[in-house]
Amino acid sequence: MLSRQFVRDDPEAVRRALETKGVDVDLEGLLETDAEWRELKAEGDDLRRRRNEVSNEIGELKREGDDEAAAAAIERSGELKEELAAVEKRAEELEADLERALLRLPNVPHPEAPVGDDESDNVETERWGFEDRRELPAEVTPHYDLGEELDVLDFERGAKVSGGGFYVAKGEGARLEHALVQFMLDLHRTEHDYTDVFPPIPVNSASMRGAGQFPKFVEDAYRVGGDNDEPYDDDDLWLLPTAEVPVTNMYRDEILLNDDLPIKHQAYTPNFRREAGEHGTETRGIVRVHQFNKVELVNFVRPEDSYDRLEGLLGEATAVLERLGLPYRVLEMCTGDMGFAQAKKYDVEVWAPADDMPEGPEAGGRWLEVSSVSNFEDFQARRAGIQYRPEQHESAEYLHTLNGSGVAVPRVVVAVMEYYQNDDGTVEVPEPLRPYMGGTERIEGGEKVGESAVGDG
RNA sequence: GCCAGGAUGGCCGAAUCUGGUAAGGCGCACGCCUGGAAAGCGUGUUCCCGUUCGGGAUUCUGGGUUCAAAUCCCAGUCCUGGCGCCA
Repeated sequence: MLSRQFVRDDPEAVRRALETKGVDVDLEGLLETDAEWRELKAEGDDLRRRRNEVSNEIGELKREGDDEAAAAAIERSGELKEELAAVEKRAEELEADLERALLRLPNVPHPEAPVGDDESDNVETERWGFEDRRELPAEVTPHYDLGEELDVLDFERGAKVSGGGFYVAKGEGARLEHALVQFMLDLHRTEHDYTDVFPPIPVNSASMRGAGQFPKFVEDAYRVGGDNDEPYDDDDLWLLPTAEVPVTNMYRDEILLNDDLPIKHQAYTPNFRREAGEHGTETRGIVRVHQFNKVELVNFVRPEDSYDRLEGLLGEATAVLERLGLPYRVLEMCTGDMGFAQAKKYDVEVWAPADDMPEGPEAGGRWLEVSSVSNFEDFQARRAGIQYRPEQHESAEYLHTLNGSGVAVPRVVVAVMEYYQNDDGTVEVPEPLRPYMGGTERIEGGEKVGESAVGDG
């Protein structure tokens, strides 16, 4: 959320943000409402001052025993009370309107962020790991086919148990997921100075709003009880779409000490997304599913440090891929593609060599987004009321929040299964993951069970 | 889930029974004092609106009673203790 002060003082900046981010909000209406509210506020304050005066007078008169004068004063006070009620009722309505409108204003992009409409205007800033890449089989089998052949990914049973868009990882597939999670957590803890957090998976509406998910993205969330179309209260529960939501909200409505900062938390959780309207060949397999594991990095920093930290966070995300030896690229998001709450954002995309896509690299295959690294500046902090006190005698200020995936697990599984694929259809386990898989060096698959396996060539 | 107690500024803590300007202490900043410091003294230390200055709001949240609510009533949230249940 932007501050009222900021919107009032610099409507031009807000207008630019609306334009470059492609958001349609009635800014003029908001400014008018604010102006009207301020008038009413002054009027109400004045009435209240007069009422307070009368009230004090009554106290004095009563003490002096002048009941007659007191009765007269009580009557005057009653009149003021009625007037005041009318003015303040209107002011309250306006303030609620104002608050609602403010929640719909997007964050203002960083001045250096590339301006553009959609993903085609994003700017590639880095590409890693293509020069000395591994030799691949002549024909790389896509992970969804290989996963079924090896019986490490089971889509049919995932759909049976939970529905389309869910999968079951089995045997070495399941172990690979666990290994990746543990490997990432260890890396960030020991080398990037992160403190682990294991948060609740259901989060309340207030947390969803604090992280900037609501009210805009209600239809993407899984609601615990009730229908998404029904009205919701602050304490209604939703399955988290990213650990960013509970972790950012841990310090909601708190004032942190200057010495506490920076705070670096990492959290592994499953993530739940409805992915309404996302279908097609690009989503076969485990590239886009309703539940996936992710290690999320969340930072709380002093405002002056946030842009240095953004670069640091990007390095912490890409470190995962570099350790695993997986080629990737980094994109700087343009204004139209960076999202509602972000001021600046990078995407990290890993190379999955199997399915040739028009937008993929020259080497073939496609890019898969595994991390999105963002600086929210004070946008989330203001929504969620997270402040810090620079000096003990000074008033509290909103701090800056950042986060980045560190990283999303299933898409790394895709990259591993395709990039580390051998000619014989087995998969090489990247060196750093072996200790987490009991020394397993290669994924050779398991025996399928059940009658459906009997007739399977 | 039931019963009891509790929530007051950055922190601690009085006022609550008996409605009438929210004590005091700590921390921190600035000033005075000092050769310099400590101590001492003074001022400041939440948010909002309007220019200094002023005004308004603010005792967990939301309602109610009252001319007037930290104080009385109702509902809720969280914390503590006891009982019950339970992976």
